[in-house]
Amino acid sequence: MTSTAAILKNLKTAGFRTTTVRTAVIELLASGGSPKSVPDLNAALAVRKITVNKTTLYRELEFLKQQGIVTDVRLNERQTRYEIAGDHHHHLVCTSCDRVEDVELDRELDEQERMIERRTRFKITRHTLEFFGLCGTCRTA
Amino acid sequence: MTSTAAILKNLKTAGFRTTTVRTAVIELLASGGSPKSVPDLNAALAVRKITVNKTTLYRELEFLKQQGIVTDVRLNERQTRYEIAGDHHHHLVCTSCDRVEDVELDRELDEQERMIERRTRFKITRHTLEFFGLCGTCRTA
DNA sequence: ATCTTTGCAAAAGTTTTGCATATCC
DNA sequence: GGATATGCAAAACTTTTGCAAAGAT
Repeated sequence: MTSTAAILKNLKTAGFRTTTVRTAVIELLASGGSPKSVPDLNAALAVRKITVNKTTLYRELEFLKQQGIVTDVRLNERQTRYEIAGDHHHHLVCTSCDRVEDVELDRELDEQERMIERRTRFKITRHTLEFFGLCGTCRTA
Repeated sequence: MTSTAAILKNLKTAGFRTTTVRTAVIELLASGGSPKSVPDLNAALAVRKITVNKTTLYRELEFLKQQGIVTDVRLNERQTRYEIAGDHHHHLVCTSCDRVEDVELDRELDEQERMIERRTRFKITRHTLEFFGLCGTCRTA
C-alpha cells in the first residue's frame, strides 16, 4: 500500500538519506511481486549499473527491517529473501525452477488462529503460509 | 503414523543398516512433537551418550530425506530443522524463547489450494504454514 | 563537525565435500 | 569382498562484525 515515494519521504524526514542504493532496493522490492534474496538484488542492481558491496546490502536490508519497511521470508532454501512489509500475502514456490510469486487468499486464517489460541496457551501474532508446486511453465515442460 | 520400528524394518529390508545413530535419530524425530536442528539432535544424542560427528548427522538426515522418511522445515532462523515426514501439521513458534510445537488444524487448506489453482497456472503439491507468537510461559513472563 | 553510509577484510555460523578408515553382511 | 557408514579436515556458502574512509547535511 505504501508507495516507494512515501517510504523514502518518511525516511528522509526521520533524518536518513535517500541514497541510490536505498532507493533502488526499495523500488526493486516494491515492484517485484516476489521476495528477493541478496544475490537477486545484487544482480538486479547490476542491471541498473549500480555496483554495491554485499555487506552494504545486508546492512541496508537490516536497516529497512528495523524501520519496519521490509520483512524477511524463508522458503526452502538457504538464503533469506526480503519483501516490503505490510500487505499480508503468501507465496507460490515452483519446486522445479525456484520461481516465487506472491498470492493472496480470499479467506484468511483468523478463524484458525483463534482456534489454536483456544486450544493452546499460545498468543499468535502472525503466520507464514507458503505453497509449493509447479508453475505454469514447468508443469507443461 | 509410521512407527520407528516399521521405519527401521523397511530400511533393513532395503539393505541399509540400523545403526545406533540412525536408530536414535529416527526415535528422536519421531518422539519429538517438534522439528529438530542438527545441534538439537547432537545435544539429545549426547544425553544418550552417543557421540557423533556433525558430518555424519547431516549425511544421515540427507539420507533419511532421500528415503522419504524425514523432511526439512525452515522457520525464521538460520538452521534447518528436520521432522518425520508424512503426518501433515503446522508449527507454533515462540518468538521469545524459540520453542517450537507441532499443531494441527481442524480444517485444512484444500479449499484455498483449489482456489489458487483456479486463479493461477500453478499446480500445488504441498504447503507449509507456521504460526508465530508467544508461548504460554513467555506471554506471562 | 557530525552523523550516515559504504567498502574491504576477516570472522562466524551452517552445510557440503573429499578422502581415508571402519564396520557390517 | 563389497557396500554401507563414519570421522576428520577442509571447502563452500550465507551472513555478520570491526574498522577505516567517504559522503551528506
